[in-house]
Amino acid sequence: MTLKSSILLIEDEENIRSFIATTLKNQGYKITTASTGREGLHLSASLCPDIILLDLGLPDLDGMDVIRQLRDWSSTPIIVISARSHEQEKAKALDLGADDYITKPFGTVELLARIRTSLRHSSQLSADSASHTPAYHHGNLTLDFEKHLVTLNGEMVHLTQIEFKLLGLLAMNSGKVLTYSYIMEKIWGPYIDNNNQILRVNMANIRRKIEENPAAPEHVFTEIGIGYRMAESD
Amino acid sequence: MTLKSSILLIEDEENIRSFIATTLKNQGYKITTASTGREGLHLSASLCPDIILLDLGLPDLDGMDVIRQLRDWSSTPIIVISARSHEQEKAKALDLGADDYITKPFGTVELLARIRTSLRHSSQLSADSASHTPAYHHGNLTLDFEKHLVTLNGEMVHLTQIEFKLLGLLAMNSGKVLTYSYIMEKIWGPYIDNNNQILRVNMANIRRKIEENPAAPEHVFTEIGIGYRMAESD
DNA sequence: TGTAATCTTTGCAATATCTTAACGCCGGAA
DNA sequence: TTCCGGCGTTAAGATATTGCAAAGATTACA
Repeated sequence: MTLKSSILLIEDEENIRSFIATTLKNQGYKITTASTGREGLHLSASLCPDIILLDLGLPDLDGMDVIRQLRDWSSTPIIVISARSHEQEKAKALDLGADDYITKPFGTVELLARIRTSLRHSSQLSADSASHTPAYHHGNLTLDFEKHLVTLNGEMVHLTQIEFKLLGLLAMNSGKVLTYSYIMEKIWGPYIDNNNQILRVNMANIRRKIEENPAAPEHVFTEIGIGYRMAESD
Repeated sequence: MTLKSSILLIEDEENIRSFIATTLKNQGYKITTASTGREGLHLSASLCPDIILLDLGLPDLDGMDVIRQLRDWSSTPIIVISARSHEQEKAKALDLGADDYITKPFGTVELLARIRTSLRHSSQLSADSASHTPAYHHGNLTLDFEKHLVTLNGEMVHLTQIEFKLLGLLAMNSGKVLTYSYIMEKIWGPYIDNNNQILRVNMANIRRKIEENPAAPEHVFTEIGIGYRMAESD
């Protein structure tokens, strides 16, 4: 990026406009400002900026309309600026085609980060590293995901389907607390009521099978009020 | 950070103003001064300083109003300067969004330390949004937000739900004073009465669990009349 | 269709946590 | 010095959460 990106700022409040303009100029961006929606739309067309910063609270046009009109013909990234008191606008603005959202008050660091992110947005693809875990070991307990097998002191332990799913979920996230609601959704799906009885019963059954003393578990711990945590695999 | 940070000093007393300005210039900071609240607000917008030092006793505007107006649109760190005779102002200023306070008379060492802390704190916000903070470390204490786990000398420490929330809140804002009222609202919600009894009890319980000597804490400090401050993560 | 295994629900006891209240300590002010 | 306000500490009752056994419902399979 040898040439600095150009930015169009559409903002009616004097203080904020000058604050942002100065910040961005100091960073070497080429910046143009507009204080009304109409002016902003006009400048968008004539300048073709690399990115548009848009305050939703404009005097002449509704910010949502500005987004809609821009999106009719342009796909320039739009970062919306809005007051904290209007949080619900966020979803609507994003639905209309805004790319990001920043809430007043904000710091320069945050603003710059949003701009950089939007500018390089296209390049990044999340590379999912699906390195799969073959087994869990802890003390006398072994869990083989592939073979669907659990052993205690070398001897096979029989778990029911749900019990294996549950223990497996915990083992795959060993060391981390999984909340009751997360576990419930993963095992019983999103439509189950949030009554944990069934989870507690299954855990009691699992503990009876894998813990020497279920009252003082060595493998699966309860985090009261939160969920369960399995000892980290070694 | 090759460029030195810029600081805006809003202070009406000539002597103090020149003293601070000289001190900071010698440290290589780029410093601008304002002698009234209005001038300060105006310069904040046009200069975009990295940090603002604000004396609460200004001739034209109430210091609290200055904070309030700045916080409408900016989250630049504000360090409040206050006279010892107005102790109760400090908590109010912090609640309105100031980041730290310093009491007159103060030494240059203390001032510089506060400035460095605030600068570090604001630059961490950017790191947070990109790569989230997984852990807090300080001495023998570790707090892993993702795993919901606290260790002391490598051994797991059991905290209750409220205790973890409270310690986590302080850890995420380590180095910064959090007022009692702020903490109360964050943990117990806005409808709790402003009786800090319950907060004190919880803090005592936490200290019993994580401090070698709860009477001389190493991790969480009391700022009498204001709130608590946790040692900065290293 | 019958049987055994599994899954889910129910009710209660055991335990952990939260909250309130009372008291002691310390440092600053009178 | 004594008084007083703010904070830390402890203990105990109230509340919430969890473990467990056992009964009922469902499923799988011969």
